[in-house]
Amino acid sequence: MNLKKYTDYALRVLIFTGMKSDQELATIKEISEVYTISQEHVRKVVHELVKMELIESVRGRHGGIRMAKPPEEINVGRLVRQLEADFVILECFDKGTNHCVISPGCTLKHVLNRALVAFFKVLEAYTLKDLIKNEEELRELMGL
Amino acid sequence: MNLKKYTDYALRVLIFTGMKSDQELATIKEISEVYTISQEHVRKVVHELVKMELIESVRGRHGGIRMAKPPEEINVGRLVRQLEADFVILECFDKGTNHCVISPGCTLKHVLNRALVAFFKVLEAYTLKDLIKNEEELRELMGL
DNA sequence: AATAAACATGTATTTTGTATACATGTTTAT
DNA sequence: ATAAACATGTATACAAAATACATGTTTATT
Ligand code: SF4
Ligand code: SF4
Repeated sequence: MNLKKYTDYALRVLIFTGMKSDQELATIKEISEVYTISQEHVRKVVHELVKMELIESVRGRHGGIRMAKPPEEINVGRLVRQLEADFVILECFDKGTNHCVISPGCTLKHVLNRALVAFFKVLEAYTLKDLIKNEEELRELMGL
Repeated sequence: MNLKKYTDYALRVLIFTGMKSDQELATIKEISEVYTISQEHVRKVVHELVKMELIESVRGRHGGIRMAKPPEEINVGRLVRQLEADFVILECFDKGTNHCVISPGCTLKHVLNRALVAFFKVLEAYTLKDLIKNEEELRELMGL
């Protein structure tokens, strides 16, 4: 049980971009350098985030990316849920492929579901804004 | 983000074995047939559970497995935690391999940790006993 | 003593998903 | 025209999980 690096990278991109002042653009190059992630990966993640309409991209020279909405409107829980799309967790969570005979009477599956709800309930209590409250500290760690 | 089939299989084995009356033995064959899981897989899981001292095995003809402790003493949360051992979740959760520069000031990692705690808190409220409360229903579903 | 039914254990293969890399295209300021 | 940026599709590598195979040991039964 663990999250995809991808999910983390997406959050990192948002943390970086969210810290930029209003119309200032962040670039993939910058981001890849700060976190020492290859540009390829950042590119992919950025692409995804643009499609999700969380960030906007400006092409061409002096282009870059910026937030498509204010950080306080980006919910961490919802974001993680989308990025980790396939919450099958167990066979029976997907009716299509489920073959478990006891499924109709299984308490375990309800228990796991409740646990999952609790997991996201915590995440949903935070927005991107909460993750960049200590801007100066982060900026320093990033060497900016 | 999803659990290993292995983890589920282990729970299934325990659900089945926990339903047997006191000194009655369950066999790998039986279990593999009820759930339509290959004997190989069940064998492996059983082996693991014996090592974890949750079930005992009796070798030789007329052998089988039985609970090593009463169902109400087997905590679902602790069990899942053990079975899913590697809770790295993200790079920074493992100090050894962590390279994320913002780690010392990152709020996200705390948020995720809190979410994980909430997840297990729910699971820890249940024991194997809770999973087999509806014995008759389960027995029927299993075709016993 | 032989046999069969059960668990024990190590190893090998297949499959899947993730992570990573490569190549090429498009846009736009200079 | 060029260079700096994003866009996008594809391919490769790697690791973990799922699955399968093979062989060994124990013990009740006959
Ligand atoms: S045992 Fe319960 S949780 Fe597991 S697959 Fe079957 S129905 Fe789902
Ligand atoms: S961004 Fe935060 S959560 Fe992600 S790896 Fe870095 S420290 Fe951990």
